[in-house]
Amino acid sequence: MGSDPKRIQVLLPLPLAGPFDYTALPDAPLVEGDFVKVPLGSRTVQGVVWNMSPQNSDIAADKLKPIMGKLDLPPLPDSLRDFINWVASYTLSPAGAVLKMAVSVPRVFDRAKKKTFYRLSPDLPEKLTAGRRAVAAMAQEDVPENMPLALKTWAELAAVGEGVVRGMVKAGQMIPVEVMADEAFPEPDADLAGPILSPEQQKAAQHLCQMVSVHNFKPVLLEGITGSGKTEVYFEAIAEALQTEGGQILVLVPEIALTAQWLERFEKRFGAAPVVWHSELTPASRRRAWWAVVRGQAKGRARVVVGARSALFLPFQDLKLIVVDEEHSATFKQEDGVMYHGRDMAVVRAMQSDCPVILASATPSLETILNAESGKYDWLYLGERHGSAILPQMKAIDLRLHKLKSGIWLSDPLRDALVKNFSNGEQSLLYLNRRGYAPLTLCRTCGHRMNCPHCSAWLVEHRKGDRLSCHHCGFSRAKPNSCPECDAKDSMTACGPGVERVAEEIQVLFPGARIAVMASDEISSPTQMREMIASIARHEFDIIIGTQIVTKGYHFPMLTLVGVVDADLGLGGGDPRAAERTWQQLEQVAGRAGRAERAGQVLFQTYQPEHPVLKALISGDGQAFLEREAQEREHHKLPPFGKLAAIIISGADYNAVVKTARRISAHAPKNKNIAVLGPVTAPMAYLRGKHRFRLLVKAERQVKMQKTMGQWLALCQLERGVNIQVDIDPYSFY
DNA sequence: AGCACGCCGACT
DNA sequence: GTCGGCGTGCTC
Repeated sequence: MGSDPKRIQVLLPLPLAGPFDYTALPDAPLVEGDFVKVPLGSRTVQGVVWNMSPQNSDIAADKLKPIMGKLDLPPLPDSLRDFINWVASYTLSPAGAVLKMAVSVPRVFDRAKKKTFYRLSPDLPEKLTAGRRAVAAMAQEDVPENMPLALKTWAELAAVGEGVVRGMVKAGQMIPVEVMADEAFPEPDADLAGPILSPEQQKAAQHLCQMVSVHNFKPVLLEGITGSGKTEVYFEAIAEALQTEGGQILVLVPEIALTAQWLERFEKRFGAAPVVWHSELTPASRRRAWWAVVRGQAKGRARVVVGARSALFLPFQDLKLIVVDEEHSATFKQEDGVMYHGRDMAVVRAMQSDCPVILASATPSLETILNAESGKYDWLYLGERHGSAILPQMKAIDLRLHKLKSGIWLSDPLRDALVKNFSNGEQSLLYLNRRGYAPLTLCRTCGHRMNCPHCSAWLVEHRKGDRLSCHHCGFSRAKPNSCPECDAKDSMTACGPGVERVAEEIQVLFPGARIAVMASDEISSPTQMREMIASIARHEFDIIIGTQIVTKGYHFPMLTLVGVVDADLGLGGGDPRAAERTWQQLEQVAGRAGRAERAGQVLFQTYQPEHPVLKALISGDGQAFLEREAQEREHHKLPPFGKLAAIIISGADYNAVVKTARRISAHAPKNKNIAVLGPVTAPMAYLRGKHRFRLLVKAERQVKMQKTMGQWLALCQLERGVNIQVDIDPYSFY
């Protein structure tokens, strides 16, 4: 036996099958999780030590290259490495692709610019000048833990000139320390007085605090109707978790760009802002946040992080609590790259961190409700509306009886209600989940429809710049004057309404009204959102027309009428989950209406008032609706009563895609517990220049989906240029 | 993912 | 003859 150099496995943030083997660094000892630089082909890449003692590796020893060096970063915590492995095997993605989400922080490997800070020397001479004594006293009494500070800071604190401190440095009385320039985030203060909670809230808060202090894994559904004060309740759990030294709390929200109100409430409660994490942070603030989260010592560590689903992959050292706010939201499902559901992965992360996870929503997802009913999750319910006790009055407007004139999107009853509300000086909201002016442009002469050249989707007209844009790939072109197909002049017509078009109609109907359009096209930053919300709260607008961004947990204190322009939108397609989704969305919109002194009114324009979703909304019996949905799913053995996965086959060459799809289908496991449906064209049959086909895999609950599919797909040869992607628990299923 | 390598057409 | 287009395949 020769004494081979030590073999170490390094995971690279690339979509490669697994970790790569390297030989150890001769001198510097490494630990698992260490960041290292390694050669890969002709380049050097950064990776993470994944396995210090690999058991079986079929890579020949003479192929191994040596690790080039260790980066000056704290190692990736074990819990995060476990989580990455788990997510990779669950989603059937290469671990490197998952690692990439955890370390694809631009410039995270760069250290912040180093600055020289100073701290007091332990041995000082007996005699010091008055100025130097002031500095020494400050260091010994008021600055915690011998913390190094900038020269300027010392001078300011001790109220002496900078020269005094400089003199001390020269005399060896202050010792220079190289410190990263990034400032620590201010620490939230759990001891600030919280709001006064109702008995109902208090009971729920106590339950949550108890769970946090026990510090075991346990999911809990915190269900509370709009306005019942869920946030205040879980803030108490956060306060409890903050009591532990260095303990960290993660709050997942569907869209961080839209949480301005939430941030304000947090700051009011805890006296400091949380650390915010989302994909649009500048590289510098990402690095600062990432570092604050990973900090090994409890001091200076980020305590509360609020972020989008990618925050799950932050290197927490000591998670004490995870909160998933608006847990029903579709935004938690990542639909490209590594396909995962943020809510479900949050539960796994909590399990691996042995901490509780709170799933909060006014309209919980069916999955979560079923888990709560079966006792797998604890279930807390808040049924009292804070402030205004009166629930809004809900009514359907049957558009078959109240026909719309062409080019008009508001029926007489809805218009009358708006007129009445406006003349009473009250505020109204019109909800239409459609951005832009019109979802379709067609030629009146030949019927040609304006499609996206890269996707099977219509181009949406936007009034800004008179353009047609694709909402799937970002393609955009000027609105043509003549038909690109038949050349007819002035023949292009806008079909159907978007929020901009409804705004136009309102403008004509209410020339004196102050109108606001709320859509992601207008509002993209928390600041803009905050301004808009504040402006609406000050009643600077009479009528607000909004897409689904108005459903994201905002409170409009002046609002008394909500009109849903098209309640049927989203009910088509035959996707069973579409009904649930529509119900959640409309229930959330409806919850915006009403305030203390005046009950709200909600009107749904619909062609199918007898649809279960509409009936559930109007009767207020969401319970019955969800039960029906659950039965439906059980009958069809859909999740959570059975397992489901989708395989998306995509590529630029149509024939190659079809051929591959057929081949995969032909190799399907012959097992009576597994049914393979398809291939059929995917919901987006053509997307970003790629044709897409889909297979659905339906299996009994006991089937090991990942193992089965992994083995199956490994046997399938892909045509050139064809990609396959597995979506475990796809969000929409036909 | 990114980079080299290679095989083809266009140009000084 | 060389420059450069990007299709293919490999990286421990």
